[in-house]
Amino acid sequence: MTDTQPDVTPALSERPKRADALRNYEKLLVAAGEAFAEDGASASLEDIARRAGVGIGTLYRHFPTRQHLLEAVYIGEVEEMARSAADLADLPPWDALATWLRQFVSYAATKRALGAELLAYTDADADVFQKCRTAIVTAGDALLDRAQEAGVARTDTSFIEVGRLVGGLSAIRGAEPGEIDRLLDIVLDGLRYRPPAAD
Amino acid sequence: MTDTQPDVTPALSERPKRADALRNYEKLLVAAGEAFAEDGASASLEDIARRAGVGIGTLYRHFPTRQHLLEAVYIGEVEEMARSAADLADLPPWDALATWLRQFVSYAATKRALGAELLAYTDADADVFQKCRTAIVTAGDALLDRAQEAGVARTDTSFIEVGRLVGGLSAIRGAEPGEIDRLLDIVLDGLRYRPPAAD
DNA sequence: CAACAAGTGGAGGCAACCTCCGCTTCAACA
DNA sequence: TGTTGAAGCGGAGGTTGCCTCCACTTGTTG
Repeated sequence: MTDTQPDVTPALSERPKRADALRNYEKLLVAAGEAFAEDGASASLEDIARRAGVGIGTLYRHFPTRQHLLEAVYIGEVEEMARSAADLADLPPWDALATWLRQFVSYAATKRALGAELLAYTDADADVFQKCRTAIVTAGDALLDRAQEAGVARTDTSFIEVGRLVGGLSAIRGAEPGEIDRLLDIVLDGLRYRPPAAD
Repeated sequence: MTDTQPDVTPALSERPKRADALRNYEKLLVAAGEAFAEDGASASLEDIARRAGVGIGTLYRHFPTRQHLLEAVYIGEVEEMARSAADLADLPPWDALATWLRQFVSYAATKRALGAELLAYTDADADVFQKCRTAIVTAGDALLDRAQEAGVARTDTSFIEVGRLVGGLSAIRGAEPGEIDRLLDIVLDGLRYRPPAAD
């Protein structure tokens, strides 16, 4: 990344200031991550508080709504993905894009409950959520742009759209091993540039 | 209604036999259809019973779980789609497939809460649900097979997979008008047969 | 170490889920 | 047509999860 942009995370996550508050915040984040992974996005908040060893009131102090908690967990994932996109800068444009999308799908598939909602909501009202989405889109856009400029990807689409397509894949549950990969192949095939010819 | 096997639905919906029970069953189905369309798949069951003008116990008698109720509502939609597939038999293979997939997406998008889950669950434990899925897959398979045999669709995939891909599209919320169409274009492009060449 | 702001936790109100069971209604058969 | 058993009905109430509120505790700062 550029040096003007110090880090991938400008002000995504706003942590509490007091030491004990921070501690609880982290504990909640970990507990929520586990609970969401296990039980899906509708995991019981009281259970999460219990796992974290804090009172339910503390949970609500840090995360006024379920959305907020989901968002906070997303942020971790998003930072991971954005970092990963930067690492692929060495690969040829198409490979970088394809590789990253593959990572994206398999990664999101693990945390399916979370990944599914991420790119599916356009009308997300939460601001942090928007920023979070923007971060991923920016990272993906860079890869797509590079591929488009290199003439290996079709130019009549944007990463926002591609992201949705791929995000949908990650929502698929109980797929056979390799199935998602093949579906992604289809999408990638549709996305690859093809010279206009008689069809 | 007739005692002979009348239509596309062999034994999909098992209705209650007593007249009053049947009446309530239908009322619940209508109310649930409305409620799910308005509030999504997590609409309150007690509200549905209230809308239908029956007690909550009656709802549970007919539909032991939310899944069951969702399924029963699906069945109506599925029958519609299957019928529609048959009507496209006159069109050229590719057009029939493309048209039907387009219908599928736009139709499912209306009832997004329902459509999203339909093709996403592979590990659906409910048996009726399975059958329901089979009905759609059978209809879609016929269209895809025809296109494959005519040499206009790639042959290394099955409708199960395509259905998932397209089903994912219908889960997208808040898309701009025409956006879903373009995404479907990409999928269709990837699905269309292309002679193997230097790549 | 004092004082106060920041943070904590859980009791309690509310709503949805679901079960259970006494009452009602249908329809089958004499 | 009347009787009767089974099928169906409905809602009270137990359980659980959501969220608010506020009296108490604890970290921080001067």
